[in-house]
Amino acid sequence: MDGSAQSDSPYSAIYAVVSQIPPGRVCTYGRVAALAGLPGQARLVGYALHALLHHSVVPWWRVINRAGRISNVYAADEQRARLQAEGVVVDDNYLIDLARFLWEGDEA
DNA sequence: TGTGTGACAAGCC
DNA sequence: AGGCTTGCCACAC
Repeated sequence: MDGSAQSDSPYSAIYAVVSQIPPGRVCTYGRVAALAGLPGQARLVGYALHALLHHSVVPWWRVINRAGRISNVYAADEQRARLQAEGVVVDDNYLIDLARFLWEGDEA
């Protein structure tokens, strides 16, 4: 990932990790943060992904919270639709089965 | 320059 | 099982 994914932003590492999430899979903020070199700083991931809404070049919709639920209050409906389009089963309450679609970033 | 908030996580009750 | 509290870092006012 040298010149890909807007390296002009301080969240380039986060963008890279999110971009590595395979289709039909989801990842938690904490997991992405750890893979990006920011263990525990899950909030930064959420903040970075928020900025992506203005650029939309990274599968931000594949990132959900630890409870397996979509915390996005800005585009929860859109995110759910995108995940379902990817083959991810999203509950009517924006809840996702982590036991089946959780991507730990180590397997695959 | 300092305070407050945020698409969260982990711990405790 | 669910709900409350604390800690983390970056950004807006």
